[in-house]
Amino acid sequence: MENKKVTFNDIAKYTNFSKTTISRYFNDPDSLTLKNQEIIAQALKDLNYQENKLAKVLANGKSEFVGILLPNLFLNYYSEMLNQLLATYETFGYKFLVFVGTGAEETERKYLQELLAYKIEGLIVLSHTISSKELASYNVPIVAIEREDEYINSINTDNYLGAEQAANLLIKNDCDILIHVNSEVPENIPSYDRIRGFRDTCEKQNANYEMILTDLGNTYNDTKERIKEVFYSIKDKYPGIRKGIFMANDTHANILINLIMREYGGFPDEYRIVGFDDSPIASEAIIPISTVGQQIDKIAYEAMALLVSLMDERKKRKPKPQTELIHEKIAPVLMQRDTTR
Amino acid sequence: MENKKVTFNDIAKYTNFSKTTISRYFNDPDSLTLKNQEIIAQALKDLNYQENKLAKVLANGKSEFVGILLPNLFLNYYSEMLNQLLATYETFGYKFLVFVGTGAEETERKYLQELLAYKIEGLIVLSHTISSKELASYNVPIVAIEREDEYINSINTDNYLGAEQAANLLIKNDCDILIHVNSEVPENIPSYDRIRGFRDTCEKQNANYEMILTDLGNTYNDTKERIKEVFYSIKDKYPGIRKGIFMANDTHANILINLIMREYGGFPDEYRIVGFDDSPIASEAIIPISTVGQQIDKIAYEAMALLVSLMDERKKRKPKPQTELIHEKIAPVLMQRDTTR
DNA sequence: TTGTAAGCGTTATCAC
DNA sequence: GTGATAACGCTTACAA
Repeated sequence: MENKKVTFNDIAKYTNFSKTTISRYFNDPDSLTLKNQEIIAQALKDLNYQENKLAKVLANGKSEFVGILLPNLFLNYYSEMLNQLLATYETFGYKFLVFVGTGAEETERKYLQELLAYKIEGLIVLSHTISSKELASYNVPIVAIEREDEYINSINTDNYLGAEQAANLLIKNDCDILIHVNSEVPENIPSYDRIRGFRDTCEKQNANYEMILTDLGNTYNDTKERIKEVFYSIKDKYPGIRKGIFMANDTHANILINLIMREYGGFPDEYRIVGFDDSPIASEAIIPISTVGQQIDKIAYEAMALLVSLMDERKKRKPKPQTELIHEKIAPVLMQRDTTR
Repeated sequence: MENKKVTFNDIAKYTNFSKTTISRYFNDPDSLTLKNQEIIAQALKDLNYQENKLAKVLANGKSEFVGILLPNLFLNYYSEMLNQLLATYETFGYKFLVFVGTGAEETERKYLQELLAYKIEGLIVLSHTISSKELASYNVPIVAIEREDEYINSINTDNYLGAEQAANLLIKNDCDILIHVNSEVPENIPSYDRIRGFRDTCEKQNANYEMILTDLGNTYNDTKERIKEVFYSIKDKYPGIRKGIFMANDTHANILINLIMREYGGFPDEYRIVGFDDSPIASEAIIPISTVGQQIDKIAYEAMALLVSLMDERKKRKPKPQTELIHEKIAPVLMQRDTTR
């Protein structure tokens, strides 16, 4: 019954105004007399009007859509980032069209086409499948987060600083040997700075250190096995001295701690551990884990703020093309918990 | 330079066809000769055409949008559900417009209006702020997941069966006393069946049991404190006998296990624990947790399948109004790990 | 197999 | 302050 949609036309007839006036009621109400505003407001209720933003978009070209391309959602980092991104709706008003990649390049390109077909005004990419060079070619404002970003803007955690903080904390804990366990991260992605930062700091502080950069597997159980091997090799190699271990993330740190707890029936003074991310597992682990906390809320906000400024520029009559890429870094926050003193 | 958008009109002129023919090329290519298809395909490339689905939607009324309303994303259950929902794009082709609620009714109603303004064809609700009665009044196909669903369709885990499985597993483990720890869940939401199922099973099997239904706090630390109290009261009340404890979810189970490990320096034979959800914490905990696994992938798929059938019905010339609500239940899968034998 | 022309529900431009 | 009228880019009868 109430299924026929009410349009500006219906309202215009009902109120004896023109479509134009109805449109103005929404976009510039003050240009109408107060009385007429009320008349229209009443008509809207009487007819149970439901606005149609798609028609609006077609007419004025502003979709208020932002696309989000994610690699997955089972890593807490991505789901929390999505959460914070979506939360910016309250401040910026942009609606989000979100796709989760499969890792297959063709598939993600298809997603990108869908996004473009829906006239997104901007794009946030966390997925790393499509090169920044190709992304840049689509000629839509883009901000990348924690991925290769040579040809596009980006907001990232200051990974270098984070690694520095971790190394310094371990040094302050009087560790005799500092160890960083990570996979073989490519040099062109932001998190490679965790490796650089750790190494540089150890060198600068003249600390004994070892880098264990090796394949850590792709599934949880796989990773567990790899880390188990790493653990026993460390245990054998450095018996009796204090080992400060900087793990690549909290999940890895948690696995290591479980191994230690089971081996020693407790957490011996001989170990100090720092993770990365401050994901829930860090606080929910049996021994709450010291970690380099990423400020995901801040990253998400800054990414959207930057994107919004780029999108706004495009709406100007004479938009200045972006001349220089922006790569912003957000400082991490060191969380000292029970795996360090 | 390449900024002026190419439309069907441009292609029509370029190829000396009419707009209609171009449209047909996309929607019913076989109605064109092969040769002409090729001509148009070439023109598309030459002009670098970029389709505009918004215009399409305005013309044919099918937005291919589905709205998703979530309460939050920090609970793994919701982010994983979102993940699986988004993954159905590959099978159903619907795009998702997602909003994360704040718990504030007015705010969520505003989100709903946005969704309707973008002409979503259907809605998936996990958020529980707005009553199903109100939701039903918006006259758009809706499927609810794990929330109050009196007036709308829903797909839920078979919570009753899950609780039954948990209770039976504990009984098979020769527990002397069965305990269910949960908060005071309202009776009209699906997860109340975890309480009913547990109690009924204990009664039927003539097992000793106790229900501990109490406020378990809203923050992690709060919950930790509450569960600590519960743990010590259980420990005091049932010394020396085997306690089978069914926790409301894996996070709660993990907290309890950490408390036990710290109290006893290990996991004594005197305890058996079962969680609910099969969230990552269950497998990542120091003792992998036995749990009632929710089949989130299946739930998401079934929810979309149901929604799609409803949306399809609406597109028919003479749509039958839905006469009877559908409430489907998905069987959970018992995961036996190290907190039971 | 292809074309004409009238929509879809807004906004934008120009008058009055 | 308010109104005509032409876009916006596509689909869909109805013709041919």
